[in-house]
Amino acid sequence: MGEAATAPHKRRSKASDAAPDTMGDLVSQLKRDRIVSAAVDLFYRQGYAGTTLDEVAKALGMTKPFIYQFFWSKNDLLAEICSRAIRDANDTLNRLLSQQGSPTQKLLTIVREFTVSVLNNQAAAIIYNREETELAAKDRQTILQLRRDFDRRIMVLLEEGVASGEFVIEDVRVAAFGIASLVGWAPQWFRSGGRLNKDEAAERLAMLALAIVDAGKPKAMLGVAHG
Amino acid sequence: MGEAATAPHKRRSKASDAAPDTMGDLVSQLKRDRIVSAAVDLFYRQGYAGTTLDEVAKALGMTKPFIYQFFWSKNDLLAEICSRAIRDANDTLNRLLSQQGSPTQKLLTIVREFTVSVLNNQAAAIIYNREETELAAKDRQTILQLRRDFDRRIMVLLEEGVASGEFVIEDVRVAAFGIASLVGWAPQWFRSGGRLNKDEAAERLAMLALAIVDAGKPKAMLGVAHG
DNA sequence: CCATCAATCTACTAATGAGTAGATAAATGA
DNA sequence: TCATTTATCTACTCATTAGTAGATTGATGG
Repeated sequence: MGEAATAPHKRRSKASDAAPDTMGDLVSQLKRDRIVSAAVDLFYRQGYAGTTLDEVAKALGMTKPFIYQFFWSKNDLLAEICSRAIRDANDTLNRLLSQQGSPTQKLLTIVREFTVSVLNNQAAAIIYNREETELAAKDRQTILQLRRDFDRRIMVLLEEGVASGEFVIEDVRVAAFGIASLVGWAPQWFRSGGRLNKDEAAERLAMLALAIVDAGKPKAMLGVAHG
Repeated sequence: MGEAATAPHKRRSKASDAAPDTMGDLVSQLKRDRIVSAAVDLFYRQGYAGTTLDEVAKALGMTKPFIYQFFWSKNDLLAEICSRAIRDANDTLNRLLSQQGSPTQKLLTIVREFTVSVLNNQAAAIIYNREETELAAKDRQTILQLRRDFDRRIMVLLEEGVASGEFVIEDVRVAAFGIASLVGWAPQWFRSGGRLNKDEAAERLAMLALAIVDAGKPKAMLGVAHG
């Protein structure tokens, strides 16, 4: 095996995520993006197995071999879709981790921004959840790891808040899963064009997360209803 | 096309869910159940598209035509799996709706029992979520309806609690989705044989649901940590 | 034992769709 | 205008697998 024998047809341009610096690379990148975008749309609506590469190509006004100029296989295309979404989530997480603030502030920020990130990649997120089993073990591991990281970081944050007295939590582990549920399930109910936009939805979920750690609504402690 | 032309091979026994009254029907039912059970296991691990009927048959020590004696098609088998899980959830919901009690009590019961129901059908629930697109439109509609019912009933319940002053909720709709998230996401993290059993997990989630409607932990209002 | 009927198996078909080889068109440059 | 290279298409192959026809086994009753 070693390195690849027959490249996506024949192409010596940069790999998927390398920054393009020549004109040709830019064009290639654009084409790749459009393929991915069409595939996301179709895989989302019809499922991975239920979509043929001929359909994807047709949606682009092209034919199948066009796709093979950019991807090794149908599976490679799926992996690209999933890993883009994951990369995005990963970036978001890294960015948020470097921030300062109280556990409450951090929790709010994480839930808000992660929800928006998930909703921005709604279709890809749903595709990933569905087609996880289709992915090669390596890709699966990477992604599973990210999810574990997320849960774990939330747990650490919750411990912190409990230690500082900001949070009151009976079962930190389940509370963390609960918060992850809010974010992870959001694509199931959120519809763009609905009552709430993404930021608003994220804000509401952040409030629910606060409730879960028993840190919100200090006024309620006095028995005074608000709203 | 009117009624079916070629029945599952040739068989005049009862349909899937009819109560069996003859010996033969009982045996048929048992065989059906074992096919479904093997299929759930394999579809869960490998996905629907990634599993051949030959594999399912092999898992039973049988061969493919055996399956066709009980199911019209691979798709029919998938529909049976999903609709069993849904029927179960439906029964649970109906049972719970007939109960009496305060909004708080009702909410607790619904979250507890629904979580257990979902966890009992964990594999099937995950299969359904994944393979929704593979199902015929009719089956999809039925199931979507059940999910909407669930959300809606939770919403009604929350309104009730707000009216009675038991709950303090800023956005009832999102609160309902949040509670549905807790239940719907449970299969993603719950592992049998882990720290918690199903009942315990359900209980913890019920507590989180209470927190979301701001009805739990009255002791915390005095600033006294418990546990 | 034999006849009958159902249950199950062996061995096919037919269709689908991923992936590719080689032809063709289009761009680039002299 | 032609030569060369790159991008895309046409038209295949090949593997897989849902679904089936017909043979075979095994049970049941005479």
